[in-house]
Amino acid sequence: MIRTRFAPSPTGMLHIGGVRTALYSWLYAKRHGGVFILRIEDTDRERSTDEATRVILEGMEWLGLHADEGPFYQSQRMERYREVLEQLLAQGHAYRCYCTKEELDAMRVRQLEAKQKPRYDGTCRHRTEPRPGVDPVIRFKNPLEGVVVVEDEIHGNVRFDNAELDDLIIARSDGSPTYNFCVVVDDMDMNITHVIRGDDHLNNTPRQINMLLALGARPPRYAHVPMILGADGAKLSKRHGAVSVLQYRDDGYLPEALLNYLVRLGWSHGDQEIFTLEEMIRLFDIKDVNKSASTFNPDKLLWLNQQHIMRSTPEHLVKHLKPQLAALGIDVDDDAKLAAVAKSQQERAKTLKEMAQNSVFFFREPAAYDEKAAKKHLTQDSLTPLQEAAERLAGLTSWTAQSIHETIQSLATELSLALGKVAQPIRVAVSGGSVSPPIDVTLEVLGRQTTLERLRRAIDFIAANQQ
RNA sequence: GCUCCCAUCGUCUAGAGGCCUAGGACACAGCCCUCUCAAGGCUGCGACGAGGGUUCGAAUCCCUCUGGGAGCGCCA
Repeated sequence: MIRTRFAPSPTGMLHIGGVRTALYSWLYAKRHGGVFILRIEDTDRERSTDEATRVILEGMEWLGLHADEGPFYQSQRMERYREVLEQLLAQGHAYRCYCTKEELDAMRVRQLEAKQKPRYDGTCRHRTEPRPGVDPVIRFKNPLEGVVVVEDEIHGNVRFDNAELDDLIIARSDGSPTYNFCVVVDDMDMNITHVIRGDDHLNNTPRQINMLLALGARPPRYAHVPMILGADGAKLSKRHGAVSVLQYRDDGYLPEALLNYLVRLGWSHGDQEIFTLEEMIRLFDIKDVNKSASTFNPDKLLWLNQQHIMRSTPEHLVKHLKPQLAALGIDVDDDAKLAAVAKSQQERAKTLKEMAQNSVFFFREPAAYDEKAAKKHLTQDSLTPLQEAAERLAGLTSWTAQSIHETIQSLATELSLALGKVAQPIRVAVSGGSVSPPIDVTLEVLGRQTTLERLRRAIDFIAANQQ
């Protein structure tokens, strides 16, 4: 049974880099009928925040990356870590180190100056007596010789010399366990079979393998996925506008579109660009993931969002459109009308937010006409077409896009006008601007009464402007 | 500095020795379609980092260099 996990730490906002790792882990588990686990790595009580935890939980929920087990919190497993710490100490795989921070800092400076890699020199390895006045940390006794081979699903075999590694701290002087140690204990206890994470962790892996081995556990399979870089080529962070994943929700992105974008960053299936969630699960394989880092491209995400909007059912769009309309102060319960609006707009909106903004006129009379649009289309010349249109539309027996279209079309023909000369004034009259779905569809969705009211108002507007 | 990773259009990628005058997508430009905006169609622009090998033949294999990234915390 395949068991994967996503283990974010709530010290920063969950951003797209994290989401992609989560997605890969989730897809891998789903693809193989395995289990996906969510684990919150909050051992750093200083920097962890409830807000960040909330974003992780809410983000995963919004994306639909549901965990089969968890969320587990490392902060609630302290007892277990202490137990394993004791075990390591008792077995001689770990020792107490009484070197002070000041001594360690000095050592680091010295090594850096000597152009060496900064690392702990093992001073306390053989210390038998405590040092008065110093609360010791606990270090893992890393093997001094030999090599560790990380058999990575993406990078292949990566070899590390134990001589390059030092004895890392696994418990702070206050007794609390550190990240690299907790990860090892958790992955072991939770029977994780595949660790899928960012390749910034590749360097930590040999130490983790050594600890696993010391604990008598069998290391999991590893897959270090390439990172997502900012436009400047550096690791994604706040200064790249690496915003919370929830920002994408608020900006009107469909979760499946974001997932689609992310899955294609570092992975591909021939020339296919658009994937449904089902296709991702069926086609994704960790072995097909690229080795090289990639750069986030907002334009392509936007395009994919539009593609997914176009392919969605109106009903699905309604679910995501409602909050966007609500943000504009429009609370509508008429799902049928909302669906009709979504359907009319889905081919011309890149985001749901944009769709909402462009759909306000369906629910609320425009406060004012767009100045340029009014100047161009609500003119003396359009008075007759508008009046005629109002009259004929008022007399229609059935209010459908087709009958409306025929009415406007024949009106234009009779007046020897291009269709645009009739349609545009009507568009401005009912929507307030020069952009909307096809005029027949727009009027149909708007309804006869509202249409006639707004035509009337536009006619009055032109008349008033004349004087 | 040391260790590790990576290297095809501006960006995401296809390519696993001959199918490559390197394909697709986003973006950009032009044209077509058209009641607006879109969508769609067509065309254009545009890349194998450099140098050595191996081979009849290399984007594909090997080496060196260069460039980029990551790690080297009592952060995760």
